[in-house]
Amino acid sequence: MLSEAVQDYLKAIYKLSRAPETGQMVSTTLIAERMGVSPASATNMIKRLAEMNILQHRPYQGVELTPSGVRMALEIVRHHRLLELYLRQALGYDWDAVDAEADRLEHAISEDFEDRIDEALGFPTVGAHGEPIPTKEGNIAETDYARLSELTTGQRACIRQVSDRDPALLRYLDQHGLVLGTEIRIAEKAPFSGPMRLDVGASGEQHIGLEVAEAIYVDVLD
Amino acid sequence: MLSEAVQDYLKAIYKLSRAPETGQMVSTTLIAERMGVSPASATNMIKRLAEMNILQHRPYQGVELTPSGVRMALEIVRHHRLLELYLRQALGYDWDAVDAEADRLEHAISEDFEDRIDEALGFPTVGAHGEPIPTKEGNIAETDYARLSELTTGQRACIRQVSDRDPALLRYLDQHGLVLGTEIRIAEKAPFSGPMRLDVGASGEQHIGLEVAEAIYVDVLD
DNA sequence: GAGTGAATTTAGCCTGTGCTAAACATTTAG
DNA sequence: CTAAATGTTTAGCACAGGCTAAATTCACTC
Ligand SMILES: [Mn+2]
Ligand SMILES: [Mn+2]
Ligand SMILES: [Mn+2]
Ligand SMILES: [Mn+2]
Repeated sequence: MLSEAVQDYLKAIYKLSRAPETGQMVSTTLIAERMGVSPASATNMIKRLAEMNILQHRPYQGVELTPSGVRMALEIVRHHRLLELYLRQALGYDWDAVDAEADRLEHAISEDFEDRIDEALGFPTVGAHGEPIPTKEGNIAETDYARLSELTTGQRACIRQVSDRDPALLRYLDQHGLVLGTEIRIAEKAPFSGPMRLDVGASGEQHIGLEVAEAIYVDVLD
Repeated sequence: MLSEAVQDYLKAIYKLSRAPETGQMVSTTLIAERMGVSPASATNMIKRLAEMNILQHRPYQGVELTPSGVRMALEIVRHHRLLELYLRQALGYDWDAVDAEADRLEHAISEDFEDRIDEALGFPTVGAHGEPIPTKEGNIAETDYARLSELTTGQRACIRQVSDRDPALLRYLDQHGLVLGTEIRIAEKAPFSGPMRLDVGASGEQHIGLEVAEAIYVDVLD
């Protein structure tokens, strides 16, 4: 069994390696930052993960998960996303509270528990914030969403996924009607990385900053 | 936050201190045995727990939880018993499978989670194996059940609680209709710690050994 | 009351996971 | 093309929680 610390590193490295900003090599600093740990501690763990064949380490260059590392990461991600959805649907958690709880539970549940909540949820393919849920076999749907921040005035879009990194941001989105499935139209996009004015389905007109717009992933409509 | 290891020691010591066999002082060996750990390791942990004022350690004599230690133990016990019941009622776990799962989850859930499953279960007072569930305030109902093994021929009784220590035993009880709430009559009790013959409500006549009879707690009926 | 066997503690070790400070590589700028 | 800045690793340490082997204490018997 992988320790809790190993599992959390693994998940963090997986997510970083999938982020569009970073190349396929993930840097020590980035991992350390994300884990809230000193760079030296990250290096230390990286060497142990490399020893376990969970990733390949090119010193001073970065880190890349091995195929088996990816598989292990997807198992943890599956736990996390199923749990988030279960907390929301079965226990009435708010959008912004599920991540913290799932971050602890993901290490404690059995495969049996995983299967039972999967069934209770009707075998969902998408999590509480719109992320694809990896299958038990280790496959994950590739998504091709645009960031809301990339759209221009007049375009219409449907919200498909939001970043789950910051609970305060999730609360903000909720209050402004920017939830999964909502259709929006860019009423105006200020230049020089300025704010956006949106027509949001039921909630009317909303002004949001760039950082918010970057955390929202959409399907562009026609 | 207490570490997982500390929480598990605490729970084990609490349960041992409440078992009728042991006096109020719990011995190092007993703790080591229950935790599956060497006596030296138990001593080591005991000294740390004493340092934290969770218990009082009289070297070579044993250990007794402080009032605040008892309170902490009851919190973990509450988590465990609510979880067991939730796994059973909400997710369809079998009687004999809930303990292992709850033993890991009990350390991972938040107070919020605790409150939500408590509510989902309708604020139960008794767990999946009949154990009283401590309240959030740290009170626990005193029970005064007889062991089935103590009864004599002709007595009638109602099963109120069973030991959750051994999954195989729980499966055995289930198969023989010896579940919570079942009424039974002692048809015959063989002398010299021999087996018992029982009339069990729906399941007819059953023969059980002493070890089984000691794991069943009952209310004697008039 | 001394001796013996069992229970307990102590001593010394190991692994996992964190830290800081210092050394070392790489990248960037002049 | 060298030098500073930045990123990364190494060295050395700490703490939690395990272990075994050796020492100690207790309880009991003779
Ligand atoms: Mn999440
Ligand atoms: Mn986690
Ligand atoms: Mn239990
Ligand atoms: Mn436990």
